[in-house]
Amino acid sequence: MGATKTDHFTDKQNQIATIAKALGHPARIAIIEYLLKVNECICGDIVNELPLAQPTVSQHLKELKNAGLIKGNIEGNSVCYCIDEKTFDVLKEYFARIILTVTNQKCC
Amino acid sequence: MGATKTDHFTDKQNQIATIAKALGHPARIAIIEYLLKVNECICGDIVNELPLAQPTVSQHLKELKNAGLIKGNIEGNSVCYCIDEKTFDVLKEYFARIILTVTNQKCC
DNA sequence: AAATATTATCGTAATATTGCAATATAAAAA
DNA sequence: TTTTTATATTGCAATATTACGATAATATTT
Repeated sequence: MGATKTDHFTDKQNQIATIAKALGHPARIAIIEYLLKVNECICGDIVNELPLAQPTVSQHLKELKNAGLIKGNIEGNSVCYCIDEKTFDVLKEYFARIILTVTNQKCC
Repeated sequence: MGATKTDHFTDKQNQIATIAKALGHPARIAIIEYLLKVNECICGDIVNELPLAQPTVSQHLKELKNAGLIKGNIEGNSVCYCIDEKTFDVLKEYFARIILTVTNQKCC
C-alpha cells in the first residue's frame, strides 16, 4: 500500500490529477508567480528569490516541467524557464466545465 | 526535512497550493466527477463506484471537504455530499489571470 | 432494546515527497 | 586549459500520503 492506484482511473482523470498535484506545493506556486512577474528567468534567479536551496528549486522546476506547466530552453550554460500556457488552459477549461455544470444543480 | 516550508510563502500561495493538492489524486478527481454526474450522493455510493475500500473513500472525502471543494450535510445516519462551487471558482479565476498575463508575454 | 445501516476514526504498512549537502555535468570566460 | 558559472543528479533523513482491516460512533429500523 501507499502507492496510488493510477490504473483504476481514466487517462483524463490521471492527467488532471497530475497537473493539480504539480501545483499542490506553495514553492511551485511561488515559482509560477515569479515567472509570471518576470516573464522568463533562469534557475539561479529563483534560488535568489525563494528560501530554498538550489537542488530543491531544481527539483521543483523538474516537476513543473514534467507536468507541462513550464518550458525550459537551454541557452548556453543556463536554462531559460517560462510558463507553458497550454497546460494552464487545460485546467481552466476543466474547472470552467465543472462550474458550469454545478451552477445548474441544487445541493443537499 | 520532508515537511513543506509553508510559513515562507504567502497565504494566497498556500491557499492555492492546498486546493490544488486536494485535487492532485485521481480518486479525488473521480469523486468530483461522480458528484458532478449525480449531483449529490452518500459515501456508500462512491464506495460502490470506485475500486477503493470504504475507509479510503471516507479519507478522500475528508480531504476534499477540508479543502472546501465539497460540502457534506448530515441526513439521518448518512452524509449527503455535493460539490462546493465557490472553491472551484477561486481556482478558475486564479488560472484565468495566469493565462491572461502569459498571453501578453513572449517566451524564451 | 437489539439489530442494521452508514460513516468516521485508529493503527499500521507501503510508498512518496520534501529538502539539502555533496557531487557531477556542461558551457562560458579567463 | 584551467577556472568560473549554472544546473542537474545522487544519496539520505525527515515527514507526508495512500490504502485498508478492525473498530468505534451514530442514527434508523425492527
